[in-house]
Amino acid sequence: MNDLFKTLSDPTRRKILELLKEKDLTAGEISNNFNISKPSISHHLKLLKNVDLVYSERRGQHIYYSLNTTVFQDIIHWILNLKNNGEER
Amino acid sequence: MNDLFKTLSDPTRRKILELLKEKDLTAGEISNNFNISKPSISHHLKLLKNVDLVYSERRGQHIYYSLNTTVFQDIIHWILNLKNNGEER
DNA sequence: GATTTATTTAGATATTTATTTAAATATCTA
DNA sequence: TAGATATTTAAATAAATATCTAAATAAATC
Repeated sequence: MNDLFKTLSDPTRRKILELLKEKDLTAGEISNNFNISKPSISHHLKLLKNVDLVYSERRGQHIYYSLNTTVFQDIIHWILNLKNNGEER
Repeated sequence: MNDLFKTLSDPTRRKILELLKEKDLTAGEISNNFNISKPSISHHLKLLKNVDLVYSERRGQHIYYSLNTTVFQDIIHWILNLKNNGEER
C-alpha cells in the first residue's frame, strides 16, 4: 500500500500512466514524451512494474508497456474505509 | 493533485488520517500514537492541512485536528478517468 | 505578570529519491 | 558474426524529504 502511494506520488510516473491509458507503448515511445533521459524513464517504469501498475512484454526488439488498472481497487478501498466512519454501509 | 498524492505517500500521514477517522484529536494526542517527535508530527499536520485533508481549530490551549474526506473526490476522479479509456460512461 | 502546558517555527542533519552519463545486455538485420 | 537499435543496469550526483534539538509563540492558571 505504501509503495503504491509512493509510486503514484511522482508526476512523471502519473503521466506515464496517462499515456498508457491511450495505448500500449514501447519504452522509447514513452521517453519521447519527456525531457528526461531514457535510463530515468526506465527507472520509473521499473517502479510502476513493481507495484503492478504496468505490465511489460517484449515483442522482438521492443518492450511494450501496458496499463493495469486493477491495482486502483486497493486505493479506492482505503479511501472508502476512511470515509465510512466505521459504519457498515 | 501532485501535492495531494505526495502528502498521501507518507505512512505517518496516512496513519494520522486513520486516527482522525475515529474522532477529532489534538496535536498532542496525535503525537502520542507515534515514536516521532512532536515537531515532526506538527510538520506532517501542516502538510495535511496544506492539501485540506485535515482542518485545525484552536479550542483554548489545544488545537484540534479533524479529517476532511471531500478531497478524495479528486483522486477518485483521476482514477476513474484512467480506467474509462476515453469512453463516456 | 510569571509559570506551566500545548504547539509551532527554525536550523541542522540524515535519508531517500530522481536524475545523469557510461557501460552492459538483448534482439534484429545485413 | 558484426553492426545497429532498444532498453536496462551501475555508479555518481543533486535535490527533496523526514527527522531531530532548541527556541519561539500562544493560551491558561496561579
